[in-house]
Amino acid sequence: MKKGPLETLITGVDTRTSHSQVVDVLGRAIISGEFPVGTILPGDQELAMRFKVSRTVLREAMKTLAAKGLIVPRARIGTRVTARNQWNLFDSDILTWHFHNGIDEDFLTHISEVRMAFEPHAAALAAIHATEAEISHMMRLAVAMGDPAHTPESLAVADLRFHLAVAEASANPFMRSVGSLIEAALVGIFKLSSPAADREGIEDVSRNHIRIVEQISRRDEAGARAAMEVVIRVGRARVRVAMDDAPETVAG
Amino acid sequence: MKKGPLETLITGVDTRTSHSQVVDVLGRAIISGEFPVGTILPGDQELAMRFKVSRTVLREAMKTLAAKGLIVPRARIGTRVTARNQWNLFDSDILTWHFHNGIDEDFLTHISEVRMAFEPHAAALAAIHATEAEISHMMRLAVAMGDPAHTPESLAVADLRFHLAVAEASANPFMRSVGSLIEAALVGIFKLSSPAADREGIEDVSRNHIRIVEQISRRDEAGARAAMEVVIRVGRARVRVAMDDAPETVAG
DNA sequence: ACACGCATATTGTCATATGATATGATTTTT
DNA sequence: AAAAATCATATCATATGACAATATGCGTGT
Repeated sequence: MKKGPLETLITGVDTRTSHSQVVDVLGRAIISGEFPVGTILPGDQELAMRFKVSRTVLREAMKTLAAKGLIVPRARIGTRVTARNQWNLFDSDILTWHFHNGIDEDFLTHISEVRMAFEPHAAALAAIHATEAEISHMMRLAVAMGDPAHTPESLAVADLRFHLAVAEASANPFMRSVGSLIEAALVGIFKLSSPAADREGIEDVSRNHIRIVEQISRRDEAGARAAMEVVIRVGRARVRVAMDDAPETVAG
Repeated sequence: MKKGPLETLITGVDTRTSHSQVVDVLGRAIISGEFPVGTILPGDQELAMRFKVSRTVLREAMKTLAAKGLIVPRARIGTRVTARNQWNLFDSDILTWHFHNGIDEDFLTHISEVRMAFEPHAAALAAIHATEAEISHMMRLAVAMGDPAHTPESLAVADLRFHLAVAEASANPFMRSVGSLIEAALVGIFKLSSPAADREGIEDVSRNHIRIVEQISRRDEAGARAAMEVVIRVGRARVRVAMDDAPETVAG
């Protein structure tokens, strides 16, 4: 599978080094349940042999996965796959690996719920804290989303940029950390169906985003919150429709 | 500084292995700005010498930090400290390291904002999805918070357990991932001032939490959301008061 | 001035050996 | 016979030394 720019942007995985390759394969295997939760995975030596890398590289890969909360090593016992609720779901690698198994409607719904909790709040904070420069920047991004020449991919990128700008303008560093989540949601939605399919869709999306900036510019917290809620609701609705049309999972 | 049970529970740091010690020291050094953002840190060999560990251990520690987004290694260039907005702030280690520098009011405020965005939503979801067993469990935890024998520390633990239970009952795995954030907030508040100081405070806290469970039990989404908002607001207010009383930062 | 290539420094990878630790079987003690 | 202590063993943890890959920047030649 060839990687497009968006996917490269989103995964950001350096596939050059053998370290990151091992991390990638192992991570996906764990997320997919190939190594089920609670089980002990094979010992260092066997895995090193299986991946055709040295034990050093294998162990560094394990440390990477352990840092993300996927596994816990214990001497003499082995390395155990931890319970799902200990995984750091806000880690962008973990999110990416989730989508490599295929798009799961439940998962997208959960992400939408989180966005619904987060982003309206971020918009409200932006209405308080955004500088004039940030506001005009956001406005430019929102307007740029209306370019009828957008491909589905370029639109997804523009969409992402806008939401990250809002998070930035909220002046709360945690909001910005949710960026990886937004990316995951957008790439998920993008793969299912894009509003760039028809010109009307593009105009709609752009208009809705511009409204957010307008409310922020008016320093209207409640208005900004409401405008952001609309945008997320629309995205979620598009997921629902797409899943109903094509209920079979789409390969990642 | 001797570690109490709460701190041990929260940090969860295994200080036994030299690997985790290096991770800990290096992580704190980066967070505190001892190695400023954008700078290159010393090479493998020098750091290995400085920490008196082998290059193997040092490199595994680096991979751990890299997995959390703190650093990015590049061949021939060195290992660079990444921009703050690339750090995964939802990682419990990173949160812990933040507090080791001393309690920063801004930081606690930001966390409160995130909780305000998240937990009311989680409570609303719990009102939809919680099983009867989960509801009675939450109720037991809320009632247990009213025990007048609570020390500040045991109260903080009980508080934490309750909020995690709500997150669990929301049936959204992302909500549960915010647990580390809640922990950080509670330990921060706990260090500043505890409602366990007076019996009236304990009763208040317990009553407010019981109200959340009541709303969830009635399947009242809006009510659950509102009740949770009250609890978080109270916690935030306590931080504000404590900071005003003792504006100097408290050593972590 | 420009392009090319090489020296160099740093991370990346490898192979092997030894230490630490927890499990389960075995032996000793009561 | 039961309980406690001991030992063998498997696994992760750490150490060491070497080589490979890579990117920078200088220097050389055109």
